[in-house]
This record gives sequence, C-alpha cells and structure tokens, in this order.
Amino acid sequence: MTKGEETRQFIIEKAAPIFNTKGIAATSMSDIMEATKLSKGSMYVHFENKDVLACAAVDHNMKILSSKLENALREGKSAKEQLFAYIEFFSNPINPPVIGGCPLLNFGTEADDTNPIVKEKVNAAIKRGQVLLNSIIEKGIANKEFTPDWNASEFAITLFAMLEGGHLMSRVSGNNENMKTIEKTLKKIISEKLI
Amino acid sequence: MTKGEETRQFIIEKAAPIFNTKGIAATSMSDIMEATKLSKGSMYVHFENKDVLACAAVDHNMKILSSKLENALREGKSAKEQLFAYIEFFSNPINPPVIGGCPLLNFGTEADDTNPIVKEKVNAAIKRGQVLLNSIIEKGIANKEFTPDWNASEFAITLFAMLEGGHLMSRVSGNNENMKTIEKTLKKIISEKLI
DNA sequence: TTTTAAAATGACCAATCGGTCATTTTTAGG
DNA sequence: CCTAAAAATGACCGATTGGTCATTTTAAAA
Repeated sequence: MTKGEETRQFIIEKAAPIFNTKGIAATSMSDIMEATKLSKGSMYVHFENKDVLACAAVDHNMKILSSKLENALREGKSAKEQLFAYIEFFSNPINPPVIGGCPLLNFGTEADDTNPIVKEKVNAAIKRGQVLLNSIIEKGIANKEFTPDWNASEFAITLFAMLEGGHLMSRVSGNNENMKTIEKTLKKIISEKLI
Repeated sequence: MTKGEETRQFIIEKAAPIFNTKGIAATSMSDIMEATKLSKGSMYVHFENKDVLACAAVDHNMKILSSKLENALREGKSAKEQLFAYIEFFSNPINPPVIGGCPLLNFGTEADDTNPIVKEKVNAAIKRGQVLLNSIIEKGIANKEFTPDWNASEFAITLFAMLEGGHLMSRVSGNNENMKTIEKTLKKIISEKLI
C-alpha cells in the first residue's frame, strides 16, 4: 500500500461512522477534517468531491457489516445454527455491530428519493443478504434439517424485514425489548420448520 | 382561525412533504420559502427557528398518516378485517399514503442519534400504533374471532416491524414485490389465528 | 374611518458550506 | 544522496446556510 492509498483508507475509516451516524447530507467535510486531523486540501487529493467520499464511506460501512456477519455465521455449524447466528448478529441495535446502526437502514431511508447511486448500493446489499439467507435455508432443506416445503425466499424477506423494523423500533425506544421479541418470534418460526 | 394561524398552518403543510422527503438536515429554509412563496422574515414570524418548524412538520406528517390510517380502519367491520386493512394501508410504499414514505421510518432513522426530540416523537407514535394494534387483536379475541392464546403484543411488534422493513426494501428496490410477500405472510399468520 | 397590533417584506449579517490552488513537505525509486 | 513525483497544507473563493430587524403592508376591532 502506498502512502496515498493508506491515507485514503484512513480517511474512509474515520469518515464511515460519521456518515452512518449523522447521515450523508448532515456530514460536512470539516467533520471529516476534524476526525482525521488532516487539512482540507488533503481530503481533495484523495476524493474529488464529497459525494465520492460519501459513497466510499457507504461501501465501507456495508463491508464492515458483511464481514462481521460472515464471521458470526462461521460459528454456526448447521443451517439452523447459522440462521440463529444471523438473527443474533442483528439482535442488539443499541450496541450494533456497525457504529451508527444498520447502514442499510440509515443510508436506505436517506437515499431512497434523493441519491440514486447510494440507493442502488443499498438495494444491491439487501439482495446479497437475501441470496445469502436463501442459500442457508436451501442448504438446510437439502441437509434434511428443514421441511422441504419451506419457502426459502419468502422467509428470507420476512426475516430481513423483521430485523430492520425491529432495529428501528429499538433504536428509537432506546432499548432492545422489541428486538428481543422479534428474535424470539423468528427463532420460533425456524424451529417449527425443523425436522 | 386568524390570518396568522392560517399562514402558520399553510407553511407546515407545504414544509411537511419536503422534510419527509429530503430529511430535516438536508431541508433548508429557502426550500420552504420557495414552496410557500413567502419571504424569509415571514417564516420567522411563525416559527422561532428551523428546529421548531421541523418539529411541526414531523407532527403534521404523523398526523396525516394516523388520520388516513384511521379512515382506512373504519372500513373494516371485524377485527380480522381491520388488521387486513391496517396491512393493506401500508402495502404500497412506492405510492405511499404520506408523501416521502413512512415518516416513522424517515424521521426515526435520521433522529435516532442526532435529534432526541424528534426521536421521542417517533417513539411515541410507534407506541400509539402498538396500542392500536393491540386493542384490535384483543377485541378480536374477545369477539371469538381469534384464538384466545394469541399473544397480541408480540404480534403487534412483529407486524409493525415487518411493515417497516418491507417499506425499506420496497422503497430501495423501487417496486412493491417484497411488500406483497410480506402482506401475504402477515395475512396468512392472521388467518391461522381465526377460529 | 381611524387606529393599533399583527403580519409580511427583503436587505443584511456572520458562519459555514463544498471546493480550488499555489506552495511546501514528504515519499520513494534510481 | 539526489530528484521528480506524490502528498499535504492552508489561505482563499463564491454560494448558501440559519437567522435578524427596521420598515412597510395588511387585518380587524373600535
């Protein structure tokens, strides 16, 4: 890694949690300057404008989320354990895996009718999540863990939606109670599909 | 209504969809000036600052949502019909009942770690929604529509979370497919509780 | 119709915004 | 060690931000 690449990465890592917490529009370049202790000119050596930096920060937040999630899933041996690990990974929105909360929720709601590029990034990330969930469920069906009549893609949608909705409820209420209920409900649904 | 009250209300009505679409931080007073064709000074006659106007706009968006929802629920005669009406009310996020999409989702995610006042407004609105759902379900149980073992508050949480999560998925993907799946899933769960 | 308060105006303010660029400092290959 | 390119700096730019206020216009009760 050259010095330039190192600095660029450093800026992204410092900027990512700020963008995810305050939002893209509400984050200023001077916020990033303060966090990195770098000069304004230096920022524009590595990013042609704020939008490019914001996009890089969005990507970084999602990458952190997915890599941490992959780690968590690696612990699950069976498909059931992996689904449970997936749910548990998202079950503490007050102390979330990514600073600022779920970037899909944060950037998705901000970008949906203002920033088509970020919107599409979120859309693609959600789809990747759906594919991942689908493959876990299908694997479980193939392994005779789950009943073969289980509609994988429908449940993947339900699971993701419930986690995101629960994330919102818990963040806004300031506690994990609602999320705990959702966790319980989801695990119960999965358990009912066990053979 | 005095002239002043009329103008104040007029500003709120013009401002509300802008705040709900662009977000609070990204909406400027000049955006509101343009939408209302009023001078800057006039805005500050009726609102001491931008935050006060934003709060009024948040309240207005929520009021629109809840009053439209109440209208939709009025059509349902039984508890089951009311739950279905509730779900159908939220089932078209691409063409939502409130311009800009669900204000609970929009303002909740923006405010959760930046604006405690708005955050609490959203929290209170979600709780009102939960109370409403609970009362419908309990009524249905009392009327012998639903099985008495149904956990009303748990399902109210599940339903709300799924609708909000589905809202996000549909808005970001640009179509209602995911929401249709969620609608189907929720209705199926309810139908299974029918006596 | 007169009068007084309320409402509306728009010029103006300091602060901050995103962004530029000539200059200096640092890096790294020869 | 030398040198050319890359990186970093910070003063500076015009535009826009939220907000103020003296002045004018309008509303409405007397």
